[in-house]
Amino acid sequence: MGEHKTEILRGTLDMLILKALSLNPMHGLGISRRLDQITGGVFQVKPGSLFPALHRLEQEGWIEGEWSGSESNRRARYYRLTAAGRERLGEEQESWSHVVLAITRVLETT
Amino acid sequence: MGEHKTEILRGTLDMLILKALSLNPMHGLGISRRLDQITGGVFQVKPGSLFPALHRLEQEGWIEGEWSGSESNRRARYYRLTAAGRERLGEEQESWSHVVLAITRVLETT
DNA sequence: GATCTCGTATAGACAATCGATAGGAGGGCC
DNA sequence: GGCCCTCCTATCGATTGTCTATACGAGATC
Repeated sequence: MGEHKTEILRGTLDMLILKALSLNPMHGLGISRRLDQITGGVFQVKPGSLFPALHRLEQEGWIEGEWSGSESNRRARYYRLTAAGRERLGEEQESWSHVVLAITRVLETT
Repeated sequence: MGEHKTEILRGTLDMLILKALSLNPMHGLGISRRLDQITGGVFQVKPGSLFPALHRLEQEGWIEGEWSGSESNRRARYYRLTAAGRERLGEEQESWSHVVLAITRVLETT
């Protein structure tokens, strides 16, 4: 039954959130919509994944949240990247490209 | 404690094993050594990850195991890809490239 | 016959995602 | 005012997959 859509999202969600926030401060659902849009629907981050991740990142000091009003005048928590978060993003991107390169090598061996 | 997480990207181990077996039938530790070698040490699959994965894949019918003697004359279980496994590998590769493309798009947005 | 290596196996801890569910609060409509 | 829809955040429980650590049998070497 279960068609696994994007389980490989595991472990990359943090990086994607940090990247999104590196462009503009956003609130949670804004990030979610942004990722969905950019990836053409490949990543549909559900609230049950998104908010725990945001709390995790804030806990680690990589993002900072602030309550404010959304564009549609709702109460929303806007997050922005901290300096540590920007550094972290760089590390994760580097690690990611290493991993992708390694996997690519495996997949290309004949 | 700053630990560099060498954790394999979740969900990719199955694909890597299938790919390795698509080249040659191998026993468990052989697969592990092969991946380590090809990726230059990026993936060091530990027994605690490898064997559960192999059992999982055999259960699903994607690989088939047979007891035999290893090159060093030990008792070893050689696995080979089934037809279903080959098909599965194709699906996983396609899914993987989709995901990588999507993530790349996110990381490249400015 | 002690010890090393090879190869397989499993138990327990742990982290991250998902599905489901919840609720407050603004906006539009009648 | 009363209703419903959407927006936005939140959390619980289950599931999955990885890790660390430990274990054991058996061939190799001496």
